[in-house]
Amino acid sequence: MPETLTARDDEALAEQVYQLVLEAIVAGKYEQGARLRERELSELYNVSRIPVREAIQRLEQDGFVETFPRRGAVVRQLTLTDVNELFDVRLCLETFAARMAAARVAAGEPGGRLRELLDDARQAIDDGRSDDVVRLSAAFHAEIVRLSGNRLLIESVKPLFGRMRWIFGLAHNRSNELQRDEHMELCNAILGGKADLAYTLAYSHIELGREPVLKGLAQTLEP
Amino acid sequence: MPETLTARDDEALAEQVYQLVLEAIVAGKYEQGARLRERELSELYNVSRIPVREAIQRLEQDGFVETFPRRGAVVRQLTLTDVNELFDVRLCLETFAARMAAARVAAGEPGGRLRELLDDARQAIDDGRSDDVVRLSAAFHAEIVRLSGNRLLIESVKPLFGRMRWIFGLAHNRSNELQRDEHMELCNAILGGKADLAYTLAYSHIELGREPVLKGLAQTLEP
DNA sequence: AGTCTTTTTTTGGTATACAAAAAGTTCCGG
DNA sequence: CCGGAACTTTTTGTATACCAAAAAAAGACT
Repeated sequence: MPETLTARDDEALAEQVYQLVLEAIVAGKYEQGARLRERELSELYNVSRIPVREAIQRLEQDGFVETFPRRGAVVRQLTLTDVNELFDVRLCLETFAARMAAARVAAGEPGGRLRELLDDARQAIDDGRSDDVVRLSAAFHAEIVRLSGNRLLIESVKPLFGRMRWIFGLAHNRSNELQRDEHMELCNAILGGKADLAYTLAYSHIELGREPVLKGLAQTLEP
Repeated sequence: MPETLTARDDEALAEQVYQLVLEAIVAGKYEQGARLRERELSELYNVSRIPVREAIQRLEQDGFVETFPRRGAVVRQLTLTDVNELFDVRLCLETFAARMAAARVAAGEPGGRLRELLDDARQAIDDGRSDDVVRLSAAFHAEIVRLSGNRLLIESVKPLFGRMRWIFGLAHNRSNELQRDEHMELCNAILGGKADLAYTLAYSHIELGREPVLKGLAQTLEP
């Protein structure tokens, strides 16, 4: 479908290929252990093999594909273990981010786009734009990490967010309303500079998301 | 010095180049913002530019170099902020790993090479093999993460360990004896299946390492 | 000296080629 | 009919040569 031949734009070709393949994977167009052949992709997107190789390398590091020496890359298949691992690591990093973000706000740092994202989400929910709701929810979480001010943390979390998008694409989530309420509380804690509260709220918010996603994925996987 | 021309061994060339350049960076042979030119490296190691590019890409993702579009890669310079960020993220992930490792041991999982690494460290300290001491200390921390059983966590921590090696190379650490004592206690907690104790011990052990490293790096950086 | 212009380097990318390892296929014998 | 052995085709990993365009460096000119 997106047999776009990419010309020289403003971004590196490898980046564009990465985005396109990622989009295809997240959209479920490569299901199960499909092979990603370099020549295939380079012909599909009208680029040479080099950008394709770099894109695949990045896809591997971000956990979307698995490569085997001399056998190339295959699309990973998400397991329940993957989801559990992801939620565990998120619990580590995002709760810390929330605490740090609150502490920094308490120390006078600006609160970023947190409130704004929440307002946008309100609109998106009311308008029924469910894609935007998902996107804004992810952006909210990302913004908290950004507000932590820890660049290494931001780096470390980036691949997790990629995986989250994938997972949430496959396994649907619980009520947008409920989630937004939790986001709202968390936002208030952070902007109020209440570090411990922010930590606790982030923890329960993330943990509450685990079961529904596991159930959703189990359904998508089993039958 | 390592003007080795790499032939086809068992590992991919890109991997070898990555290791060689990383080694050079960690050893301080590229200090400050030195540029890494593709052609330069490909001639130095007698490989084509392709493996060099992939190696540089990985070096960037692991935080050793920074690349700018159309200007290539330069070796990053470590700042005190980098060190603080690293310790913060380590506190997140490694304490969690310690807790999980202990919980898994309590649930009957094997204790891995933890004790063995500790014994080796004892020997290395007694023999005054300080390089080995550092290596074994890193291996101990890595083993704990491995014992957590969370593959995503293992993946997420990998780049941190790379940075740690770099930092510990520049800024020397506190007494090996003290550190080994702490490792011993932590090891006992994990192998004893005491999750909360393992968490606490891991926390204080990591935190105790922060100040000395900061001081050491400040000295290396200032004059 | 300080800016404008020209040259040189260097990156990002293309195309093509090739050895070697997988994967696939055919053929063969039990 | 089925399991392997031998052959063929793909595909990866790498090399080489080349190009456009952006940076960096070097001149040139007030």
